[in-house]
Amino acid sequence: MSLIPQTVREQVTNQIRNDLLSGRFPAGTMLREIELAARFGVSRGPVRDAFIQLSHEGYLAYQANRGVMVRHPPNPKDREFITSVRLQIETYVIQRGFDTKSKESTADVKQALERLHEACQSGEASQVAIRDIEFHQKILVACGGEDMVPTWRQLCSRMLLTYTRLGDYGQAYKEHVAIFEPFRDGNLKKTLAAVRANIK
Amino acid sequence: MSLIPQTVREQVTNQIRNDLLSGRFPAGTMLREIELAARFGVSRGPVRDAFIQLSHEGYLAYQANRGVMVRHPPNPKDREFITSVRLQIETYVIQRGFDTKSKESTADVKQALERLHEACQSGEASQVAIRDIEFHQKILVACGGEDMVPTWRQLCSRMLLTYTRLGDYGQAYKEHVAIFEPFRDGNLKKTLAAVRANIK
DNA sequence: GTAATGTATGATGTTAACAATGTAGGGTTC
DNA sequence: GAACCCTACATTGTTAACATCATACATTAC
Repeated sequence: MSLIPQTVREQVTNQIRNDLLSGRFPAGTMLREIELAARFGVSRGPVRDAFIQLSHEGYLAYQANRGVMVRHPPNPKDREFITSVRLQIETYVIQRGFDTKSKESTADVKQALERLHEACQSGEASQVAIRDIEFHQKILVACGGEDMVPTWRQLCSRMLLTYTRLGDYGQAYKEHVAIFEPFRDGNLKKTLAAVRANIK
Repeated sequence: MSLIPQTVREQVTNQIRNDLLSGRFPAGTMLREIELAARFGVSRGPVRDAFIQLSHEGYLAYQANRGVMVRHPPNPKDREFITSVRLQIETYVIQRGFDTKSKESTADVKQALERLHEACQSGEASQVAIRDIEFHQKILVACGGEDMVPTWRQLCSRMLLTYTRLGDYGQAYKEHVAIFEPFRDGNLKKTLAAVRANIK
């Protein structure tokens, strides 16, 4: 029903990613191509592609001829470091492209914010996590930082394996509104401050 | 003939990566699955897998139903930023795991250094680039930083698209010797200083 | 009894045929 | 003549069959 039809590969990738974020596959689980192909009603090809992709996104670890394993979340010290790098990337990209962003891209960010709102109201942790990242990604793209997205996403992905702002979705949403408003109004300083407050 | 046989996918991926670093495929080139499959004498499957992988490594950009394009190297300002992030990751990982590294892993690093030496003597820029990265990766792994390697590699990959220490291979090799010696001898401070001097 | 080896099994790796998609060119309509 | 549509072709997306690899278990030699 989507107006922008996705390839089977993309759908499978998104579904598995969602399952990973939902905790359906605990860390250490071995994922079987056949099993997932059967579940989605597709052949092993797209599932295989998804495994390669998700391995590079940081969710899965590939072992030749042995399959993929769900990676363990980083330890607290690594978490802290990864977070600091992520924040640096966002700060850099926003600073660099803040003045060149277009109206359409601002609309994209607004849409992402609305989706995050819906997710927060639904209370599904995996959806909140996905929409949270989507919002930040839209901002990066709006600031011309597409090139940095894959690297940035990899860092986020690893963190998301332990996404647990449980019950605090109202606060999460507010923090993103606090990013969007100065972003829309062209206030770089406040935008960055709000991003810093959100990523911690 | 290799003792550690690689899968076709790995071989294809390595070959294409090497070609990219050699400048065989200039930025903006569209890569065709059929063409490369024919060249390597394999089917499109592994080539396809390689495309997905190399897209995530930062070399190629995927467009659904349209194929992959060789990405353009980053502009000078982005280069500088990417380099600083790369340096931070290496510094963090080395600091964190310097004392826990094993003798075997030190031997691995030494072997990587020797390979870099050979590459420098051969004068092939793409080989030097590959061995250069391999050396640094071995150090990261030796310090228990496997988890950070994919992210770190992505950053390096983008830089490598403009690897041009042309003619200065002797200096490049020396810089790595300067990293290895204090690394082997357990001098953290000097190791980090040498890394900083090398990554710039 | 233990260790090495052979074998069965279930997984991933690879292939080639088929389906779906996007692009470019020419033709038609206004 | 310009815009639109339609068709043909080239390319990617998907599938299912086949090949290869790794593991576990039984068997055998010692």
